[in-house]
Amino acid sequence: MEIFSEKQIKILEIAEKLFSQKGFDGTSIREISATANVNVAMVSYYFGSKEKLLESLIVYRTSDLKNKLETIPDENSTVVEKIEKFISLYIQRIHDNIAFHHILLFEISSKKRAMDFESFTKIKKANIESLEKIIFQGQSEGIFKKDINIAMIIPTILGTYFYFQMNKPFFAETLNLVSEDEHINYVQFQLINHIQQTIKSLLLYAN
Amino acid sequence: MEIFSEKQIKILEIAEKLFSQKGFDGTSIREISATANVNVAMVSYYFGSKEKLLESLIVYRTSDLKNKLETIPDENSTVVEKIEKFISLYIQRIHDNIAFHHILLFEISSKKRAMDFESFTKIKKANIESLEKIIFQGQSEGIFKKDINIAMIIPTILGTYFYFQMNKPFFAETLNLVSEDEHINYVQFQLINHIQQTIKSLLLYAN
DNA sequence: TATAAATTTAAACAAACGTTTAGTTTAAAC
DNA sequence: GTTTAAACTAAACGTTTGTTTAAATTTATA
Repeated sequence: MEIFSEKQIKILEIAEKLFSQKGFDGTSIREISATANVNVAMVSYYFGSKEKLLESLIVYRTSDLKNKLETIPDENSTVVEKIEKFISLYIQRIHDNIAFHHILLFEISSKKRAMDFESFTKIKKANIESLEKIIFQGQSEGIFKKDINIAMIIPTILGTYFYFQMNKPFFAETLNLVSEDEHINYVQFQLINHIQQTIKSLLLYAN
Repeated sequence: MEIFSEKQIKILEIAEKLFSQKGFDGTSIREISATANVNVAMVSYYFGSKEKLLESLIVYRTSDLKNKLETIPDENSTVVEKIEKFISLYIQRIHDNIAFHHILLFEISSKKRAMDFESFTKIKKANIESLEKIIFQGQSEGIFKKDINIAMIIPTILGTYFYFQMNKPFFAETLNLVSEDEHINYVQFQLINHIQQTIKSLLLYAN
């Protein structure tokens, strides 16, 4: 059963792009409808209101995420490989939905609207547990250090990535990333690798 | 010579708080003026427009930052101590101006307005150079590793901090940080320490 | 004290906002 | 082919927006 029709999805994805670029309050329904080539009234007709459009976007994207969860921990590989895979998968998954996560990050830190992020918090907590499992395994194997602030590892992983993304123009200049492709490549090969190295250094006894 | 009068500073600081909490587009001039107990017309009278108010805020806060720059590198201490001090000072400085930096981060990543961040980019580059100096010294002393992505160290330092800040409600729940004081204490003692440990692990050969 | 300048006010402005309405077109059901 | 519901449109709605105006008040100057 599909929840949203083609036209609704069109509106949702245009809205996502514009909300991400200009913020929720910086984007008007008229701009969304004009870009999506639909009548202004269609947004209210389909979603009820602008705020409910945002809520629908969260529903739309969260149902996406749920399916891809929990694929890492029970594999036949070393803890170090598991950590590496966790990081690359996690970052890649967010990178594929960067516009949505950009909106989310703003809304979570905003006091303008009281949105419901519970479905999203659940996913986040499941991911943290998934990571903790790996770390506990590494610790019990005597490979990982034990005086680690585990709660702050996700902030370091995602924070590094988001800071890079949010300062895109700055790093594009500093690192000479001219095209969008070069930017994507940098994330894929340099940034993910840096984060993996960072977390491994933090966890491993010697390196 | 003071650039801004008392009343102007009152407006600027109220605007900073509201912009940080609700975003620039989510905050109206009427809300700013009401909170600051001044007439709506005063914002236009003093600053010209809402957008120029934001520009004035950048000027106001940037002149603040300039004075506190470059105090770390040429001290009589070890490179490890220098790194530690750099991180704690850098984070603390941003933490003392978190509202402003929150606005800045949003504006930099936004395509709504074309603001001038040159004065701010200069400060950022100076800080990066300051950090690079320390790292180069550590490398030439044979203490620091040489296969490090230096450009991504600032993203890890600031990214970790900002991610923590932007997900304040989440971590308040997870870490049982009930009061504002507990939150500040966590930053001061746990978070800064985690970032120091992370960067030291990344740089040092053994730990 | 008189005059000029700066500050502050309430009211009004046009433009843009989210939303609703009333009517039309399209598609499905019988 | 008629009926009914859904999809869609253009226009209008009342509010809120940033900004301006013109008059009043305060402060500074001579």
